[in-house]
Amino acid sequence: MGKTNYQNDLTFDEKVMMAIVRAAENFKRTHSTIFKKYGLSFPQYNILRVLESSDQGQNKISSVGKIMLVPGANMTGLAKRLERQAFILRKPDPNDERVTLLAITDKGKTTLKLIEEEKDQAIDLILKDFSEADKNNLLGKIKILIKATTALNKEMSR
Amino acid sequence: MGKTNYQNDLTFDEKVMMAIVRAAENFKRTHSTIFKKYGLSFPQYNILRVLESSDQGQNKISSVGKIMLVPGANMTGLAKRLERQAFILRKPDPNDERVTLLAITDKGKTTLKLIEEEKDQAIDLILKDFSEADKNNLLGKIKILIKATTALNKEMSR
DNA sequence: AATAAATAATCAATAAGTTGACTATTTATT
DNA sequence: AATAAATAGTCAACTTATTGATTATTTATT
Repeated sequence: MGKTNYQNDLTFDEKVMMAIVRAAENFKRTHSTIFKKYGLSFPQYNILRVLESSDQGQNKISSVGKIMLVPGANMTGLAKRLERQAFILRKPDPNDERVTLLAITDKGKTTLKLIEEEKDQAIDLILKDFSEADKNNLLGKIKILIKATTALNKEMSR
Repeated sequence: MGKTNYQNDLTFDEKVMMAIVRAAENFKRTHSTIFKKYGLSFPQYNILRVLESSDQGQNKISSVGKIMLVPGANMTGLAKRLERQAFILRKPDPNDERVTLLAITDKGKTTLKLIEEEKDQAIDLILKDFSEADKNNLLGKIKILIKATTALNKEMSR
């Protein structure tokens, strides 16, 4: 135990929220470590997952951003880096010249398959002490938090 | 409901973890919006909180990084920007010439006070549907996740 | 005392996230 | 048809995050 000369004086409610933040960041770190071995970052991996599950393996850059809650200006660079490594293709939408479509490549699909097992094992380890009921209960609580924070964020941006 | 042509096919366990990530990111956004009005980002605010709770309102840059799980290389820039805005001071440790001490200024303390109420109100709103028992239960579960992910991250970095 | 190892911090390079400004289309309104 | 408004994407500037290399100092080992 290193002496840090630090006295935690968060309120209890603050502790709950900060614990969630810490758990999320730890989890992202866990997954990032796995993804990095295959040349992908956490958000890059998630873009591939969205495209894989999209109709014909492709989707509008703005739709992907909406699903992932990533602002458009950020999507531009993410998509460019993914294309540079040939995980995706970028192509214009013939029906709407404003649109850029992103399409997952074979390399992208193969990489997702390679990652799958290791990623699922990590999640298993993380949740090994939770019963199905525990997880259902936890997910329910978290969903309430997502709803509340989403509403609050929308309100504050007005 | 915008049609996204996207079919969610996460496993249930993955859904639990991704929900936690989303809740955390929403919460960080909520707080960032508040902090920004006072010239602070989310990590900058947290550095001030750590210093405020530290002995004599000061601490080693590396200790603050350890508490916040921020790598040292990142702390350097964060501290410099906080100093530029006069929220903290940087000074050498006379006992160990390797060390840089960070100390919260009066401006820093005052700013924390100004933020406090608004921040607590936001947390109240977010957790308003949770009883004390709910929160205790949730915190307990999250702590298990923190423990599991911390252990896994340590193991993977070897 | 000299050397090796650990610790503290910084810098450089790259990726990611945010905001605001800007261009080019498409859709809605007059 | 002309104009206004909404949508899609990019760019620029700045902050944050991560990794690896480097320097300086302190502590441990021989």
